[in-house]
Amino acid sequence: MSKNLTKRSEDYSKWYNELVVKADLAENSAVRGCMVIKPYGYAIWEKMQAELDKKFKETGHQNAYFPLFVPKSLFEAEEKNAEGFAKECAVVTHYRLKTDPDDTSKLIVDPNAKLEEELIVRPTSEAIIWNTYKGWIQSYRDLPILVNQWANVVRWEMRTRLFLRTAEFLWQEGHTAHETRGEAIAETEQMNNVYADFVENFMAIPVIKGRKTESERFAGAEDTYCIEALMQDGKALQAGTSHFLGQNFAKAFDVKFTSKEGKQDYVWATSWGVSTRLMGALIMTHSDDNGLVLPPNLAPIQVVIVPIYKGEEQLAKISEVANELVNDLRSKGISVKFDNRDTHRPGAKFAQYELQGVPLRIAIGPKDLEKGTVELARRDTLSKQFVAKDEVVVTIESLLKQIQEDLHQKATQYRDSHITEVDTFDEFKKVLEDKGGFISAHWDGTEETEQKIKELTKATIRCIPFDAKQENGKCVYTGEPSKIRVLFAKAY
RNA sequence: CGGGGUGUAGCGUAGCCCGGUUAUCGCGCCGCGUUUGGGACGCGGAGGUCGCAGGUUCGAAUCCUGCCACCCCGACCA
Repeated sequence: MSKNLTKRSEDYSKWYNELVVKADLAENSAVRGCMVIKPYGYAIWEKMQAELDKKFKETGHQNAYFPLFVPKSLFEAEEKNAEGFAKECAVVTHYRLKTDPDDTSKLIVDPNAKLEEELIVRPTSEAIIWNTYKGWIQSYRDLPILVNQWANVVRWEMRTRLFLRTAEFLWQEGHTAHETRGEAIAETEQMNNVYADFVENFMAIPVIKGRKTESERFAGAEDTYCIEALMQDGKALQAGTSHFLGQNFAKAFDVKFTSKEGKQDYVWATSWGVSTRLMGALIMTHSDDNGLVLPPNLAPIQVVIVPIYKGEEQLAKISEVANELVNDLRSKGISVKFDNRDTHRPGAKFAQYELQGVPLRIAIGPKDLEKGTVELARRDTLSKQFVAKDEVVVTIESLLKQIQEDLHQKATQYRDSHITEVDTFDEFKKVLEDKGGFISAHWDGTEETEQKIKELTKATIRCIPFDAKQENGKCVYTGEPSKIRVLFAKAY
């Protein structure tokens, strides 16, 4: 792996693939565009799941599960949603194979086993879920429905990329039904905030909250809120979305309820989701050329202990100290691994745990036994210090918090220094080319201008930030009047 | 689907233009020994449908034809 690839976007994907594979998180599978998530990578995903799930429950949601297959007739019911996803659907047409009469070692699709109606492998579950909700909702007393599903979905993308855009990916999708428009909008906002809070505080990735323009909006939504992050190569990544669906799906699936006043009305809906793409964000935000850098909150192993020894006798003495430390740290809820493998030398272990992003590493050798110390190394700064044995646990507790904060701060600094205000189109192109990152510029609010800028520069409007500066200005492309700056960027 | 590129051991590769012994080298893997404070060293060893199918030839990794897969760029997308 060549040096400083993180700063060279043209090589970024190579670096990224190498890093991910080397870091033992995932590999491409034999299935086109799909990935095998390895145990270490999956452990990170499980930590993310657990924290998100906790937040969902705290906000009153429950988990449920719906079918993988969506009958085509249901899928096409909400027109815009169907149209938006039609080009990337895997479709089940048959339900049986049989032995090939020309070659008995082979199987062929049994032409007699053709399905009456094709089944779509869900690219998202609005259709199947709203068809189900129809049977659950009659009265305002049945509302709200606040349900989340942990699932896999399939989107047959033309081009795939590990973690960021795989053909199959894992995610959670919340689907809620409400009595009023206002309540649904409040839910949309709430969940966007839940995502922002999780990504910022748990993953240490700074995000910008905002809403999508019409052209970037979820197919079938009235409004899409999002959180946008910035990767180290200057490209933006949509990290999560929360959609206000209005009454679109209720109308498409005829989901009505009787209000307190005895009137019939369509229910109001939201949906929201984050996916394994967040793991891509994690890698591309914090990693360096030595491998992953994991925020302590997400690290499957927070502390690793590496013994340095000659002979079994010395190992035994070091193990005594190490095991005591393991117990002390575990009792504080810190996950720790004592790597006493005799098959690898210390240097190799150091390199391995750096690659895996383990936040803190303790080395204990004969010198430490003499002095009653250990060597403590930080993954994020690569700095080392000697710590007295009886201060180790306290030091580690505070360092883990410190690293979590520092990572967030470092990423925030990078992000903030890559938001550039621009007032002319020449400047726009120059900044995009030379510096990258977000460009804060005025836009006349039309889809044509947005489209034109995309054609000319490949940059899209990532979002209209909720905290965008309100000021009078002129569209960076057409010069038409504008009252607000929006954020442009090249995106993944 | 358009444009470009690549397929040789688990990974990375040389050889191909100009056909000719047993297909090169590094990493990794296995065994023995010495090692262990930043990716150890020595000796020995295992591992190959040269992407697939045809063709040309006395002889094909190498030349020809067809196909397949993957990567990068574009359109699409969380």
